[in-house]
Amino acid sequence: MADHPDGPRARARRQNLRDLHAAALAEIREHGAVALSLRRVARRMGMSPAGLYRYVDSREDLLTRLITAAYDDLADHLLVAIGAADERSDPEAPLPSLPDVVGAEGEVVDRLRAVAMAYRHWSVTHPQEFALLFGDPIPGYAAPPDGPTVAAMGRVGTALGRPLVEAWGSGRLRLPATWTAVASLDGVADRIAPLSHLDAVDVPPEVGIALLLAWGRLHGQVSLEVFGHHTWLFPDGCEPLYAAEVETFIEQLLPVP
Amino acid sequence: MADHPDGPRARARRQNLRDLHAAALAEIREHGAVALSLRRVARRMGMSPAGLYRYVDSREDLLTRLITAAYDDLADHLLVAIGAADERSDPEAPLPSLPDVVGAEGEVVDRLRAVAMAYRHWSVTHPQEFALLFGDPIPGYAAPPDGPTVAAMGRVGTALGRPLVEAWGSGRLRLPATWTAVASLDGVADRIAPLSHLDAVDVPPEVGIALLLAWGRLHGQVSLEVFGHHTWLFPDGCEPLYAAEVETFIEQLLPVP
DNA sequence: GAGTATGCGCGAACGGTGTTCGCAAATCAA
DNA sequence: TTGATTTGCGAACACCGTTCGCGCATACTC
Repeated sequence: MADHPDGPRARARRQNLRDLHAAALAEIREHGAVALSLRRVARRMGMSPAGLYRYVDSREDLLTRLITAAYDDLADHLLVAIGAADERSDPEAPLPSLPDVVGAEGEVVDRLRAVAMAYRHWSVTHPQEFALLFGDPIPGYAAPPDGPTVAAMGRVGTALGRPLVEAWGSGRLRLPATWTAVASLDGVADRIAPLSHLDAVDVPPEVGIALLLAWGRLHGQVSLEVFGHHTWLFPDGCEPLYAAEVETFIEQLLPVP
Repeated sequence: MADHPDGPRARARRQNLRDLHAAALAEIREHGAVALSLRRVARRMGMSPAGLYRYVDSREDLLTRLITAAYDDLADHLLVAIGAADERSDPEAPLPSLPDVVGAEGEVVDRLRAVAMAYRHWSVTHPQEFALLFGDPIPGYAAPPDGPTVAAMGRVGTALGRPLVEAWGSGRLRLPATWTAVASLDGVADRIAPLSHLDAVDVPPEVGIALLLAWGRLHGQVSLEVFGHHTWLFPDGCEPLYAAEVETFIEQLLPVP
């Protein structure tokens, strides 16, 4: 029989699981996700290695939980930058400190710029978590399509896409002909259906395509920077480079009215 | 004293090192780079684990060699796609089979499209090597700025940038104002100096900026695809999506004459 | 309250890993 | 042929993820 959900037993268990997550996150920030060691996590929280298995099925299971949490954290950052700090997965969590550049409340352009800058900001300030999300997939691990990680990643996509949906709603989104052409390819409209109710708004498939391409543009710059492929050129960070990309990106999608 | 460089001793050593590379590459293709095991490599080539250390300093050293080789292989693919099959790092190696789309010999636009498509083609056909190059960096490992890996990565950059340099040379490269603005920021021109003699041609810093941004655009789409973040949307590959991005990218940089 | 089932934490163990060390055989330079 | 050097290997060490079985504290049933 299961314990009473409010009994001291269940409460201790929840606390231990929180401690485990915190310890594992600290380990990842120190040694990287690929080097996560269950034994070190156990030592850090004063437990025996075997004891962890009362809370976690395996190392892979722990990583899956951390991936989900990281996705949620990233999505929260994006929502805060847009100005939709409510709607976060855990509204009780402390608000992240964002650089002054982001977090605007004016035009759609500002929100688009804000979410783009926030995507880089979270990534460069959480490089190990970024690697956990977007680096090598865990060797033989494939995210179950209906699993928690894809759902959490969906929240990131929704946050990223929100300014795009807003711009489309007000008729200010300019979509290149080549993109709409992709949306009308055989089967693409069907497969992209999950992106059709972005943000609880029905949206044509080419807006979903736009989201994917926009994501890729931001992601490419950030990925090269976080993984150190530009440090020899920009030892102090690639923010100017990234900002330039964001501006041309905005000019292309949102022509000045 | 060192052996005679042509004696049977040195010849056997070279052959063993080649075998080691081949075995390690096969292991990476089967199990992924993060799971590379020296003991498995040793078993595969019928050697004892300790014996490998006569040829390689450590697991990290072996990975560095494989990274360099993979960069070279990618650069070769790009050069072949552009049509500059000479100039490869090992002209004796067999030519890669490229899809019909790439490998054009007409306008600059064709070469730009070809190299862009080839970047994705190599990546999706060599996913584990792509992860080796662009996934999580080896924990605690930082590529020495004058090491072999950055030199090999420079070859990739040169190949990618060649159509851009060519377009700039013929005055057909249109650079957004925001990019040239980045190039004139404090210190950027200095830091980007290594990119100034791209392809043995002296080139203004904004062309180097253009190369970095172009690389990022291509890389983002490819990275999301190869690491499986789009499989739930495009289980058969994201080539149409990528092609659309490449076309808008070309339209932006090379306006029709 | 007594008896029992369940959850929890741990020590020990198994097979795997990267790496080091010392020894023996093979090969080279003289 | 002699002496120096290179090569390969077996054994060992410390670490890893994971499993098993044992006590023990808690929770539920009567």
